[in-house]
Amino acid sequence: MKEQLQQLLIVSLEALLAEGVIAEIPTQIRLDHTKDKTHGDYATNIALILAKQAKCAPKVLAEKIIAKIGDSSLVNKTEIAGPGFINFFLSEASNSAVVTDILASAEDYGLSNVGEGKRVLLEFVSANPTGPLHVGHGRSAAYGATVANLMRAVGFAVDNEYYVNDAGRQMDILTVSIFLRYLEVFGEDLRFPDNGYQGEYIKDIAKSVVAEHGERWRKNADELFEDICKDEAEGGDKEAHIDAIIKRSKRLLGEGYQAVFRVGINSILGGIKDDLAEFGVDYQQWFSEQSLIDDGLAKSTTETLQETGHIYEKDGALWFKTTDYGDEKDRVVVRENGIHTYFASDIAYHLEKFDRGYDKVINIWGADHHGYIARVKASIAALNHDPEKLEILLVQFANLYRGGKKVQMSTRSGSFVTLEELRNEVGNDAARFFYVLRKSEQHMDFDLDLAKSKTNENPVFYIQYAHARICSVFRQAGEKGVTVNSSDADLSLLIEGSEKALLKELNRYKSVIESSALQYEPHQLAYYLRELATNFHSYYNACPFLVDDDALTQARLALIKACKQVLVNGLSLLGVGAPESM
RNA sequence: GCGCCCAUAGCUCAGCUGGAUAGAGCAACGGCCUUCUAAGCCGUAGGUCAUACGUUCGAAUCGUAUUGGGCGCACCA
Repeated sequence: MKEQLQQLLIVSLEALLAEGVIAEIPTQIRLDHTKDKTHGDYATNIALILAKQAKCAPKVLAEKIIAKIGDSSLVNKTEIAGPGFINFFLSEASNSAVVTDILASAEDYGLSNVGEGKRVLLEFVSANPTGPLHVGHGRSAAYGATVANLMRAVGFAVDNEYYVNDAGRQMDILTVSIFLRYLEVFGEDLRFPDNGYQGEYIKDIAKSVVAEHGERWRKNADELFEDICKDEAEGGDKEAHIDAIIKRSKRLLGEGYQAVFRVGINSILGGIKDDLAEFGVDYQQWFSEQSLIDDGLAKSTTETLQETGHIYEKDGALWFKTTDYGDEKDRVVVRENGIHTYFASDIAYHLEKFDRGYDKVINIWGADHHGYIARVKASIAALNHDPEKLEILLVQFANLYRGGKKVQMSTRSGSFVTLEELRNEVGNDAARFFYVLRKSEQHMDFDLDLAKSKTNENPVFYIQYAHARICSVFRQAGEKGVTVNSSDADLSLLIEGSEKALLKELNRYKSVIESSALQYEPHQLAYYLRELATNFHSYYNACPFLVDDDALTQARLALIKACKQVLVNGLSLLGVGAPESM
């Protein structure tokens, strides 16, 4: 519809161009759905834009444009309004045609190919496998999964990927934390390090180690802690303390160290995978950081940077000169102790991503990582790739509110609300919807009470209720013996104000999908669905659907059937269910 | 101190990349169920778009400054 109108405009502008009235035709002609129905169905500001170069008043130019458009079966009426907007009033037939389109395409309605099959790598969540996902990760998960759905809907070939940080010191700390809890199971008396992972889940994993390996790796705590330097709370250095325990544990355990680590990583990563799967968040790839080291890619990437002169040595460490590419300061890639930093493997990871031949690489990060963008882009440029191909989307934190009060959370003490707890408390549908209801770069307050409420005003249920109501109408129709025959419905009978409003809303769906997808803004779709539901509920209250006049009944049923289809399609992109009864 | 993000109704937020009288949802107030689910609908009230300049036909939107909040500035990840 919009495309056809745009075409009419272009033809008109080309004629004016030939006459020399205007100098050129803009590449983009804005044609908007109007907010106010007195402004017609679509409006364009083209005359305002071109007025200056045409050297005439916007209103005069608008008249010339309209004159060249002439008659079309699409348009009932055009008018010039305000400073020079051109408003289009569509004919009834062109407005109701959307119902036929929707019913014909069914679950495929809204799909398009603006993405032209371009391959996109979308990396999101990628939380360290040191514990369960918490509510902050939940927002990234819901956002990423929805962006992926939207991009697929408009024709991109998207791969979802989770980068697993299964290498490095954090993994050692995890292993040792489990090992110490394991020893405690056997009654070993020890002091748990300040810097260890304090959460209860570590104790559960320790029990799994017992279940799997029995007493095989039991060691004497006194032997383990003998001559170990003091921990922070005892006046020492917590980092040195836990490093010493790591070293000692490796020596005492030998191959057992790997065994404990395996149980830990499998348990935690398995938990994360289950959690995300239950949340409706699917991944095509789980990319292991350790694999970059095992394949030698981390090392060879650093060597490449060294050969090309991007790396220098200072204070015994290797520094990457990221300032050459606009970073604030240079960054260490290999530490004085010979161990590479997280950044080093991240460079290799991004190089590997580019080598896989994607047209677009997108990372979704927590907003606290924004300072990291410059150095990653620098490394891409230094390795002769185009940093513009990497897009980084930032997701702000979510604060939880319960009973009007902020829920305090701290990762350190292990007192955080997990994603699983949130899902169990409010349900997957409400969680998915609430997470994407806010623009991702906005801080968001997640009201647990509102998300849970099934009796109060809750946007998720409001939309689902619209769907359930439609389903109920069709059940009633069946009971009354009405044979639904939507393909033959006479849509010209839809002339009530609430019907026109609903038709207009349905006409918006395609552009909402496209806009949400291209701008990575799922909230646009969430808002749209609520507005669509509002239009339906108004219609429901204004007009009975099952009336004595069969032709009118068929027309109205066709309309709400189309509405139901769009609700289902939209909710499904958000990962939210559409229950048939509530 | 430097950098990034943010500031819109009492609360939570939209505002389609500069357009028409700034919109929703909660909360408040007043109506609507013998009729397809009242988890709904209709109406009323609520605003100096943080502040001040600037850019132009036109600014919540763009620029500069100020104020107030969040985050980041490791040989951690």
